[in-house]
Amino acid sequence: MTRCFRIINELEADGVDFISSHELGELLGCTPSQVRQDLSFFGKYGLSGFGYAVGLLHHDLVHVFGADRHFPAILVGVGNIGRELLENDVLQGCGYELLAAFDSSPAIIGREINGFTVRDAAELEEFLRETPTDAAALCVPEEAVGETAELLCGNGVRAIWNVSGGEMKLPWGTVREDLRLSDSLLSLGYRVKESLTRREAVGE
Amino acid sequence: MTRCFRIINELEADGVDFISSHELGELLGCTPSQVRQDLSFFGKYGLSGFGYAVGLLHHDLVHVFGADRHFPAILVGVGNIGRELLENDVLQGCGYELLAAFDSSPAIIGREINGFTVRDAAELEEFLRETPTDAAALCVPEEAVGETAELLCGNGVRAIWNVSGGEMKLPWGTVREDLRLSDSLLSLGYRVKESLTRREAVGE
DNA sequence: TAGATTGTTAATCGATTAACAATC
DNA sequence: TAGATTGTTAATCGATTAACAATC
Repeated sequence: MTRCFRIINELEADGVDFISSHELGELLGCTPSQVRQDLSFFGKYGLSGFGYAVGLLHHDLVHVFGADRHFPAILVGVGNIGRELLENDVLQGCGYELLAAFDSSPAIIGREINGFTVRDAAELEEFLRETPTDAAALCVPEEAVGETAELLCGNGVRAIWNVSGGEMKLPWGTVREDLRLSDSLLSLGYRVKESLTRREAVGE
Repeated sequence: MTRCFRIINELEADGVDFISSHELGELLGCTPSQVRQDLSFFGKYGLSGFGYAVGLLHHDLVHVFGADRHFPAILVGVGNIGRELLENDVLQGCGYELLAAFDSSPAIIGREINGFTVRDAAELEEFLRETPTDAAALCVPEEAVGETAELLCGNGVRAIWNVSGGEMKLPWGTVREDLRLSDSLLSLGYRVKESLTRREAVGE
């Protein structure tokens, strides 16, 4: 569904007014049936015989996905990935308000990136006590994920986006999302292998 | 399943010899039944009354996921994400053999990162003609994805890992995997919103 | 009106879970 | 033998697809 949201954004930007479930399905790589089923979950945006009103859909989906919500969030770990998120306002574009960025390396503490001055991770706990923070993007090294996540959850953070690849155990009720580069890569490799053996079977 | 593979790797590294479907399910966040069902797809690794032989499982899963395959691969786009992949041998750790890295920015061409000298993207086509390349990691800016993917597929690349967030249309038969930071973030936001409204409903 | 497309209900498919005999 | 846990078959559940009357 997040994919659908992005496509609708692009269509809106391209000035498309109406799109049929058939065309949308083509763009998304799914059946028209599925598109209609999914969209009907959020409400009625279609005009029989014409398709779906892109503007209306865009307007409402922004709200559905909370892209207009400004969840207070922080970023922990300013390595390559953290820097990418900072430089390109990735959090801000997805409905989060970035309050601060932290790192523990003296080499990066104090550096300014896209308007944010990287703060010392030692100040993290104090910061959380003073500033209500809903979400955190975790981009620390794999081995530091566990304790960092614990610190965050222990101080009121209730949603963690783990981009560091490590494992974390969170208290019940915390919302989590893990993004693992290597899982995605392995999955590609698995399918490449399948497709190669299939070609062999066909006799290429 | 890629997740299962990673857990098994960690258990192997920790020196665990046997693990029951119950314990493994706990680590994976799924039922013992599911663990047994999934593992039986690959073969018989269990010992009734004891659990699964971690070493055996590890040995075979490495092969199943092609982590020992050395697919010839290249990296296109050495921004923050590309640099992360280069510096930490991410491709290499997942069964790919990294042949070269390309970028089009003069600021980065020629720089050496972790033993790789970044090459000019203008040489990409020539490189592909001379060097058989199975897979490519695409870390270019969003707007460059389309044409880069086309160039790659037109020159024999049959698996593309798209980490750039843009949209690409690939020829039939190409294996693809898209990793979108913002999709993952939006999904987190959606669930945070749900959990917040649920709390309100309960009356917190 | 004729044509196209929605919204929704019913049918299909696949994936998850439960159950249990076989095994160590 | 008694206890534990697998491998596999059957039951359940959910998600995808098909179908079609209602609507513009």
